[in-house]
Amino acid sequence: MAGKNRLPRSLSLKSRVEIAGLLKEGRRFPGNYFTLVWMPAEEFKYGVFLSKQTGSAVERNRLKRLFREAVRLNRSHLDKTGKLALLPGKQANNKEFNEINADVGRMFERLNRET
RNA sequence: AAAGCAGGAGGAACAGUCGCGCUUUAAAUGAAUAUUUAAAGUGAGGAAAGUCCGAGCUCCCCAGAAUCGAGGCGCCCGGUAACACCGGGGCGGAGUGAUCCGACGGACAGUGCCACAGAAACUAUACCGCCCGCUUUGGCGGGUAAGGGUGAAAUCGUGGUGUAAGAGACCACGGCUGGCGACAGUAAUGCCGUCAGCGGGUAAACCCCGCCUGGAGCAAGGUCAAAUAGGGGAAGAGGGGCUGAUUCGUCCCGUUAUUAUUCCCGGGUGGACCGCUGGAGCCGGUGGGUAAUCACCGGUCGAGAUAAAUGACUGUUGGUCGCCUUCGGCGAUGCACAGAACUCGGCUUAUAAUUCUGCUUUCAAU
RNA sequence: GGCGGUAUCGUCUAGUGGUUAGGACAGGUGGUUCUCAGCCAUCAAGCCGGGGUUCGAUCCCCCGUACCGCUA
Repeated sequence: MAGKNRLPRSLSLKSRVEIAGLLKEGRRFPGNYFTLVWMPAEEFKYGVFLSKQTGSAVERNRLKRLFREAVRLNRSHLDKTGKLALLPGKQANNKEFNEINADVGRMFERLNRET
């Protein structure tokens, strides 16, 4: 169980080229609080991306942490491997963690069904 | 007690579980850089913010001495690595007061500007008025700047002498400016005496005087270096097939300044590493100083990310709000402003509850 | 992260300390027309916010806000 819920930094998307490709080519799934972009790949990789329009630095940091925590907890429910981008919208501001967590869980189940 | 002034503190705490970054150690894998796992340690602020000043550091021009230009600063003394910052003092202004505010050199170096109104806005002048003369009784000429009026600002104020009427024209008292001298003070300055004078304002208008400043910024700058394009230099006669295989043999292609091929130099994209955190550091004590702060002694190490680590959940306590209301209980709310990005010293701006110290005014009581 | 710049009616813009803050487009009203367009007349609407200097600030200075560039 210990190894199941880990989410080290090496799994986060870092390369500018990779990210641009994913956002351009990936399939989009709109959720309640965020948009999910999916592209099948050998290895699981994720990223949370926010623009300055979303809010102040504190709000952006908080959203990023909440979404990363949600990905960490729900990763075991995902059957497939691929690249994953989460684009939170303004409506996600000031939301409770369990609301975001539930939304991410729903989207992962939808991914399992539809791809 | 009420109202207020000044300076602070505070920036929820503890425990547990699951995670993330960094450091160290150990183990496994591996030729190695490393990767993975485990354990331990450690992990946002008083403003980390704005990027407004001052520095360190790096590169560039160059060798910062002077001049010119541009920009900044501007009462005095002290503090500091430095500052536009800080402390103390002076002067001016606001307030009953505690206290607060001040870009606070020069308008006699020169130039410009001062709308409207007003006679006149800066060197000349007179609208009403006052006085004298003349008069055709409508005014005209002259004198005057007291009074009225305009304006943000109008030639020092009051009283008198004087006069046709008046005026610093003269006198007394007072105010202001400048020079000189005495005293107090390191000084700014204050105060007294004396002499000269009393025609503005504006320098956050140009400017003058004194002082300071070379430019850019860690995405600075340096090291390594896949790939790709092209450049320079050197070597250079061979390369491929047939054969189990080397020599050999045979076939095809290329061949002497070239080309194929190889190597080196250079280049520097994706990327990696250094810069990268121990410093004008922090805490305590003693001493000097009104203070800012300095000296000495002792202790201490407290983030280092790079699509960028500090999060989630649970419980207890503390705030805050609401309800029941006697102690108290129940419920709600994760609870101000806000997130390190090379590092310091300041300034400015944003900040919820809560809370401490000193002082002022008014009222009341003793 | 660092370094610069801009802000004027709804939109695009003039405006070097005293302006009724000017113009164009858009908008409203009236007229012309059988009606619309066009034309004519006319109206409304603005200096990003807060301080300071000045008699007086869109303009000069300071602080903030928003937006836009440059830089590997």
